[in-house]
Amino acid sequence: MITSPSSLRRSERSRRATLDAALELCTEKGYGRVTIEAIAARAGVSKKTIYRWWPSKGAVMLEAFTEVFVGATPFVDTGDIAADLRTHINGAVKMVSTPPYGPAYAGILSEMHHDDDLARAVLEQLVGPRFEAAVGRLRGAQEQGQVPAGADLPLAVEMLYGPVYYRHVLRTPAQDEATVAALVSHVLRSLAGAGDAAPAGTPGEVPAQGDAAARS
Amino acid sequence: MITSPSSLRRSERSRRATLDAALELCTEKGYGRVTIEAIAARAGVSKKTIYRWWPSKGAVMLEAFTEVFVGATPFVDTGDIAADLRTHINGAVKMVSTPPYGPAYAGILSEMHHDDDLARAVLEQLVGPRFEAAVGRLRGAQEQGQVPAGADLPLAVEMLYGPVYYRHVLRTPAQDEATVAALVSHVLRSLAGAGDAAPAGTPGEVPAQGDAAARS
Amino acid sequence: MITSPSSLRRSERSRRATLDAALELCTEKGYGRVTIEAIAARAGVSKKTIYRWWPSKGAVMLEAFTEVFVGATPFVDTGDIAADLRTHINGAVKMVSTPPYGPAYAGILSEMHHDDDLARAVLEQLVGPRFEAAVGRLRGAQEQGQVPAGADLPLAVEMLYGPVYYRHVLRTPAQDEATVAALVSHVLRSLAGAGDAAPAGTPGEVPAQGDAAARS
Amino acid sequence: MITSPSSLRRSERSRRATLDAALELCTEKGYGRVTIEAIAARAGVSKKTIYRWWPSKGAVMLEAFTEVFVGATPFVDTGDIAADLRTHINGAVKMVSTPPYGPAYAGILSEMHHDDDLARAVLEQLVGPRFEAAVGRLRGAQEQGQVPAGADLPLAVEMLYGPVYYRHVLRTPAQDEATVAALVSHVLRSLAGAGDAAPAGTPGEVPAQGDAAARS
DNA sequence: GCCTAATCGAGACGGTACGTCGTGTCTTCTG
DNA sequence: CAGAAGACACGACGTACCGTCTCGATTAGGC
Repeated sequence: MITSPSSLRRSERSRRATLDAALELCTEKGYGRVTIEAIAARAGVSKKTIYRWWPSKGAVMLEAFTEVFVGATPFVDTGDIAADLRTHINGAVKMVSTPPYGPAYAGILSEMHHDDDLARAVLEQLVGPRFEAAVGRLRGAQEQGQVPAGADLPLAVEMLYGPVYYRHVLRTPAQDEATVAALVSHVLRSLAGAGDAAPAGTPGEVPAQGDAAARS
Repeated sequence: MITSPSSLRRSERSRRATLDAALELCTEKGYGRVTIEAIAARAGVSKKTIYRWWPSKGAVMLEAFTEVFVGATPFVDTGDIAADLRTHINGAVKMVSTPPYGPAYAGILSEMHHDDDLARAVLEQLVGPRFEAAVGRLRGAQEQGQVPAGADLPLAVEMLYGPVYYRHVLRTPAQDEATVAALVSHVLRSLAGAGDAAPAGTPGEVPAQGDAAARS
Repeated sequence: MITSPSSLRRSERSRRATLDAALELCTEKGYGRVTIEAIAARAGVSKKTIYRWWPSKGAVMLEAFTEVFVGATPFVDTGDIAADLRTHINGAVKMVSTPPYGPAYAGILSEMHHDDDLARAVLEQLVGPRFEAAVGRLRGAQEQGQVPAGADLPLAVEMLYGPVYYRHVLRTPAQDEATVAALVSHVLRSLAGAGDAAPAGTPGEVPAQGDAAARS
Repeated sequence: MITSPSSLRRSERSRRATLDAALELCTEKGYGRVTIEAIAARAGVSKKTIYRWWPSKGAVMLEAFTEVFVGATPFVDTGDIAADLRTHINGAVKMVSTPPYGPAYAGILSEMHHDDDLARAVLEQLVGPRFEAAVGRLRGAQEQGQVPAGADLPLAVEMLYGPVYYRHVLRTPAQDEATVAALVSHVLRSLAGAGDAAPAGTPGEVPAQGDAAARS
């Protein structure tokens, strides 16, 4: 992941033990009480080894989290955009409300605020690709006529993910499936007369790169 | 705020100096590098005094943040629901993208994940009241016929706030006014045929208290 | 004792409660864990009141200790110098090996090293008078012919008290009665040919005021 | 000394800097104002390192003191027991009346009263060996006929050291050489008819191990 | 199948901050 | 108006991790 010196001689055993120990400790004591010291002790690995391959605790956690997350929230195309969005959002919600992954992601989000490298890694490796994938799925639906032509797709994706993050960071109970269904249908409905607010032709850009350009 | 022993003998001078020092240090060094030690030194206050009145750094920050925040995001009723929502959300966005308040809130959200008391305090003192206020304003609009009768108001509020939190926690650039306008109009439009997903009569409950009850 | 502002309005109740609490705490937790805070709490007395009447913890302890000590080691004259010395030293040994008085005195000796006022008080109120009394008793014996004329009486007193202090400060078991008896008889015997080392006429001075003057 | 985990990887540089800083600070500010915090700062050593190798401030001081003390009070055998005892006692007196060693030892004696580990260390490492050495030297003199056969040697050593400790703990001026000479000659003379109080054959036991056994 | 260099475990090190405790001063309220 | 109650600034405590740094002892490739 963010590991700098890629080496053939690296011990896979140490890598695994470190990632496993990190998640175990996260389950047992909560993200805040996980320390590099504790991970090293639990994994039977030297602190130096951890620092050699990861720049911070957050980076260890991100690698451990990503390994699992990518498989847990697949993007399928069954032809029914509403169903596919529900499936995807439900996957994300479930992931984020299951220990140790929920607390782990919460911790990662925490550390992004004072760790620029971690922030970049999260956006590039985790959030960016999935955001684009979601926009891509919506564009496919657009081509099939399930979504109006001029719809602001990035905004739609933010309206879908937004409430999930909202509840997660505020430690409010995660959405149940009915709520996710309501959310998806509201978002799709909101795109109906989208031509008014966002004239046709706005691209499905990642919002991080600026909004003004995407609108008039 | 979360101050435990409310006392008449408390020194207002110490309280002010502490809160001011906390925000100053947050501006100068970033939330992560603010310590109780540093706040005490800067404020000319003893650590013991800080610990006497606040349980943690997060609690100090929350009090300092809340003091300013409540004044910065007023809820007015001009009769135009779209305009009022834009005003409110713009206020929140601006607050959250202005140092030291943005970093301070990010830090508070961080600490909520491993500090149950702080989490409770944030919800009770900050998020809860404003969420209810937003729902209340929407209900007013509902009575004036600007919003359909059966609309799921709490869901609407989450769709408004969600994207703001999404960008904030992911350190993505905050919304500009055009984006906020688009967001508000999408959300209002999504409520149009709301009768489908959320049958009439659902109350404007805070989602933290459960979704299932609010839906069939 | 070292109490500065002598006042008629002083509360005897507070004085008693303070001294009693000090000795109680000394028994229960040991001198080192006795604090002004704890004394105040135990005695139901305000810290300010303690600081008003005593300059330090050691001063409180000294007053409490002295109250008891003076009555416990009387100086009698039965006509038999050896028996009287044994009685006196045995009294001191017993006092110093009985809680809370032994630990209390040890603590007082400790604090003398960094508290000049306390050191002065101990010498003037406790040690000086008893040292002089011991020299006086020996001088009486000298006049009765039980001790040689030219004997160095202050030195003899130091040789008597010295081993008691030695064991006390080193926390070695206190002397039993047989050892005290041996000590006394050795010291008296050592005075026999005293004229050799210390020519006649050496006065019974407190050694604190200098040795050279007392010898040629 | 009392250093717990003996390690080959220990930094001698840190050890030296710590001991030196401790004595320097003792000279400059007095034992009572020396803190682990200050020693660490002065020595350029972390507090953790100090706590790793010594259990307390007293232990640091004891090691620093002992290093110097053993060299400063050698036990020689010139064949003249009186001269040798004078040499030894004079060395101890001088050591104990010279900053920073006098105050350091006073402080150590202080802390022995509430620190059992330190008390044990002082007896085992400092007092015990030197006490035995003194008894040994006297036994040598006994074999040469300079001291009577049945003399109570441990008692004699206590009568020698006792007055030194007495003056030291009471902060009374230390003995000058004439007084030491008088003391030595008195003690030797007191052993003359020793057969009375301590019948022949009593061994030269360290008094800490019990008195009654050494006498009838 | 050696050899040699990277990698490993272990853990000492200089630091920074933690949260607690005691000090001695002070202010406020009560009997 | 002395005294209890206790807030206050200060400073040290002993602990926990940080990230860096030696140390031998494996443990692979490349020869």
